[in-house]
Order: sequence, then structure tokens, then C-alpha cells
Amino acid sequence: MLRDQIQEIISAAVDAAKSAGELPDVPIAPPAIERPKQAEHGDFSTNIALVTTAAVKQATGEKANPRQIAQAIVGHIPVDGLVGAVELAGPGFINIRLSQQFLQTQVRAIIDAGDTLGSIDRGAGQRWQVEFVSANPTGPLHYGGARNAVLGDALASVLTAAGYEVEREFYVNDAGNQFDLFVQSLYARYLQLHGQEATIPEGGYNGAYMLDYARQIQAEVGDRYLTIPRFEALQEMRAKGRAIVLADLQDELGLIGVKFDRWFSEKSLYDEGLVEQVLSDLTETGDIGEWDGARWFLASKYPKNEKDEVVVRTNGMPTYFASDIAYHYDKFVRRGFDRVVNVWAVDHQGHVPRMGAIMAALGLEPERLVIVLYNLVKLIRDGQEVKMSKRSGDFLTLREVAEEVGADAVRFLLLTRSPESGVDFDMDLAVAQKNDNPVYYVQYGHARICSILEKAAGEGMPTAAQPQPGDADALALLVHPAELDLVRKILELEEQIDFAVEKLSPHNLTHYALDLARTFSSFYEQCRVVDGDQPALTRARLLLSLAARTALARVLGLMGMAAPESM
RNA sequence: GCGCCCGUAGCUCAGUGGAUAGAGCGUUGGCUUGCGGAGCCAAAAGUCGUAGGUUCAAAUCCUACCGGGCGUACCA
Repeated sequence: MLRDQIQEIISAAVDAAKSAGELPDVPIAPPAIERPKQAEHGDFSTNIALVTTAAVKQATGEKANPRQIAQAIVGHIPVDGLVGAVELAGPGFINIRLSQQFLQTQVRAIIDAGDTLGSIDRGAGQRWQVEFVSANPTGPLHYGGARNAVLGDALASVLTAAGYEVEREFYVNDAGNQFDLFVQSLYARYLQLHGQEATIPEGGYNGAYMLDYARQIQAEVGDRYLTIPRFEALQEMRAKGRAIVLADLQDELGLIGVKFDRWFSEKSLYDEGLVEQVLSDLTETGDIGEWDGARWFLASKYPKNEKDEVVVRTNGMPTYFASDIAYHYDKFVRRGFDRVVNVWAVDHQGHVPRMGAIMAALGLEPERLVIVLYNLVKLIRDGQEVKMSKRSGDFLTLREVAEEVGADAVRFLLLTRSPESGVDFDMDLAVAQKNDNPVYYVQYGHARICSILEKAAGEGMPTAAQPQPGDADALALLVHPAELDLVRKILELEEQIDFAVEKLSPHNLTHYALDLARTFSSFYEQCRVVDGDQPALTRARLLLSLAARTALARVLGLMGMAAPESM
């Protein structure tokens, strides 16, 4: 990364100053390189002199002057190539400005990077899994699930851009209570379709969509399930119901552009005996014991856990937690992911400590499992919170929101917030403001550039993507502040990607995308691109416009949004 | 009660110990005859919940308190 190069330059300058005897030879941490808030403070700044002052004071007991120290370091920073200017400012900050020539030459590099623009090698050689959504397969996703989908998907994209090999996984809870209730509810609906008396079980699923599902089954099997015993009918319906609900979920997630590499079945863990195997392994290691007629995982042996957890109930039925242990064994031991990121709503926070206990019991480094918690989405109507219930069928689905507000607008809306911030979602307001969504500003910038490039092509100019002999000379004409600022802004993308990975949250991308679009607009207002009287400058600005389009398309792609050529 | 998270402009939210705390929406005023006005420029708008502490430097770290959300199942 560019920032790393700057850091190396500063480090080298510190060493050189020490060798020259201009700095006392005390240990100094690697300099922190920051992006100043204000443009006058340059492209990068470092507080190394202030930090060094403290280090010198501690080592020698003598008071040092931070500005003097800064001056000594500045004297050893070469001004050539990358660095255009170095300034000493304020109490002892060192501000660095990128050279004009460097910025100009980056334009072609940006274009050539294309859809790998901003990629970094932070995760090279690392295989990560992002498991997200993983909603119960009992019906359409509600709106809160959309936040999970948007967050997990963008996170996976950003990790990929940072060099990790990433798999997106949806854990299908097709074993256990909720799925049983779903199948029984489905069976009841099926019977009702055939005019038979049937009631939805206590705690079952009443939503209207269940009738649609039942009709699909009816269309497939006719009245076959009336002719075979209930037990067998339910058995078959498990598979059919599963296929139908997964198809529905897949379709719904597809509306906001989310695709999974793998849909992992909880039931498969039982079918192949992995749950039983892992439970018996842990019994041997003393992590699972039996009392009060149940089998328990001794979580309290491990830090941050106060209680033990039931894995097999008194009635002999395993809990969700039992398969969760086997599932994570599968992820780490069998499939060998270096790291797994689970995206959970904050109401599952109580599980976090016991997941740490699982890792410890399985002999795995706890940091290999990361849980990203995001806050809940509250639905507001007429200023009041609306409680949603999947069982009663009274809930706002992701599909409804995506259709009414627009997929990209929904993604943007949910992605701008940091995960820990709660979201109050007012559907009426969202619909009313849907054309004011900031995502359209970003997309508009992209479409506008496409239009400019098309106009240039229409006037017989060579395409910007195709290198021309005089390009290097033409790019040297980019000296307007708005032109250089645009290049600067594009070059920030890699740091934004790095930051998103560092924080395991891609929400900064939305702010960056807006910033980038604004920077392009500013260039567009101040610098006419296509000008027949100035062919070389036109060429340079076409290249810069293409670079901006590349960056806009890239960041929109990372966020899972379209980059339209017209709108 | 205990644990985790949040409190920043009218609203919704960003903000990596650093220099004058930002954006979108809303409000007010201006920009027609040049590549897309879904745009641009400008203005008003802040006790960063409160009080202490650490630091050369705190919205950011620590402590207490106030307000809100979530959790504290042989549910998932």
C-alpha cells in the first residue's frame, strides 16, 4: 500500500537522522501514518516527532523539542518520485504531499487495475469463511435478515479484495424443533388444501406464504400424501419443504444480489454421525458429562463462561448447541479454514462466550473464530415500533422492502451504519425518500462518465482504455487541483479496503463511495473533458474519467450494487 | 442485579488519541444558453448524555452516574 511506502520512507529518515547523530539513539516505535482531515496538511502526516519526544524524555530524562526532532527527520526525507513536498507543522507534525508527477502516472495504473483496483495482499494465502444469514429455513427473510445479508456479503467481498480466499456459507437449520414445526405446519396447510380438517401446531407457522408452499407441494405430488401414513408423508415433506423454502430464500437473497457458495445442512451432521462422534470425543476429554438425566458441555471450565450447557436433553433430543459444536469442528478441523467469521444479530450475543469454550475444548486457537454482532433493525410505522413475528406471518419481508424501496437503496441504507448501531427503519419514509438515496448519486457519477466516454468515441477519439503513444505526455497536463484531487481520492481505495477488513465492517465504503462521487463531480464542474481545441488535454481527462469510472464501479461492486451505464 | 452495545447538527448517521468535529436528508440563498441539473456553490445549524480522571493532545482511553437497546432457556 501507498501508506506503507510512506511509512518506510519515514522510518528510513529516522534511522538516517540517528546515524547522523541528529537524533538520540533511543528505541522508537514504527511511525503511525495518518490521513490528515484537512487538505492543507498534505496527503499523509505523522506524529513520529511527538512520539519520539516522549521516548527521548523517558530514556534520557531530558526534555526534547518536538519541532527540532521533526526538523532532523524532515532533513532526511528525500523529495523525489513519490514525495512532492515535506512540511513541518504545528507542535511537530510532519506533513507529506504526494508529487504531481506521481499522481499523473497513477492514472494508467488505475485503469489497468480494473476490477482489482484497490486490492491488497493482506490476506494472501489465508482461507476464510464468512457464515451469514443462516436464518431458520421456515419462510421468507424478514427485514432484519437483510441487514445480515448485506453486511456479510460486503464483508466477504472486501476480504476477497484484501487477498483472502473467501467462502460464503449459509447454515441451514434443517434439524431440530423449528424445522419440525415448519414441516408440520406445511402438512396441515396441505391437508387444508384438500378440504381436510387440520390445525397448525402450537408454535407453528401461520403465514400466508405457507399456503403458497403447500400449493407447490400439491402441484408436485397431487393427493399422494393423503394416501400414505402421516409419518411417511411428513418424512417426504421434510425434503420437499426444505427444497421449496431454500429456493424461496435463494430467490429473495438474489433480489439484493447475495449468493452463497455453500448451503450447509445441519441435518447432514447427524446423518453422517459427526455430532455423535464429536460428543463422544469431548466426553473422553472430560468436556462433556452426564447428570440430571441430560448430557452437558462443561463450558464453565473455560474463561467468560459461568454455566454449563445442555447438549442432549433429558428426552434424548440433542440441542442446537450439540450440532453447533460438530459444525465448528467441521469448519476448522475438516475443512481447515484459517478463520471463520460468523455474522450474528446482537440478540445472539449470549452465545459468544460458549463459542469460545467450544474452540478451547476442540483445541483450536480462539482467535480463529470471530463473531461479528450487528444491532437489530426496528420497524417503525407512524412513529411506533412494529413487532414482527414470523410465526404469525405478520412481518415485513426482505422481498417487499427490496421491491418497494429498491435493492441498491436498501443495501446502501443498511450498509452506511456501523454494525453496532441500531437501525430504525421507517418503511413509509424509505419509500418517500427512495429517489434521494445517496447510492443514486454514486451511480449517477458512473453513468455520467459512461456518457462522456461515449460522446468522445462518437467524435472519433480513441477509447481511453486503449493505450496511445502520447499518453504519458498528455497525463503530464493534469495539473488542475480538481484533477489531482480526483487521483488522490481514487488512490485511497486500498486503505479503505484495508480499514474495512481491520474493523470487519465495510460501512466505511459507503462514505468513501459518496466522497469519491463528490470528488468526481467537482472535477466535472471545473474541468471540461471533451474539448476539440485541446486534444492532448482532452485525452488526459478522458483517461482520468475512465480511472474515476473504474473506481466507482469497483466500490459499487464491493458493496454489491450495480454500476449502471445510464439511468 | 449482572454482562455486552449505543448516546455527536432539526432527522438519520460517520468520525483510526492529533491540528478548525463531518456527510446524507431537511432548511435558507444563489447558479439557464458547454461533455447527463438525479448536478454545483454558499449559509444557518453542535454544552460530542453528565461529572471526574489519564495524556503534550480526548468525541475517541479509564471510572462513576443518567438515558435507551439487547442478553442473562434442557428455544434457535
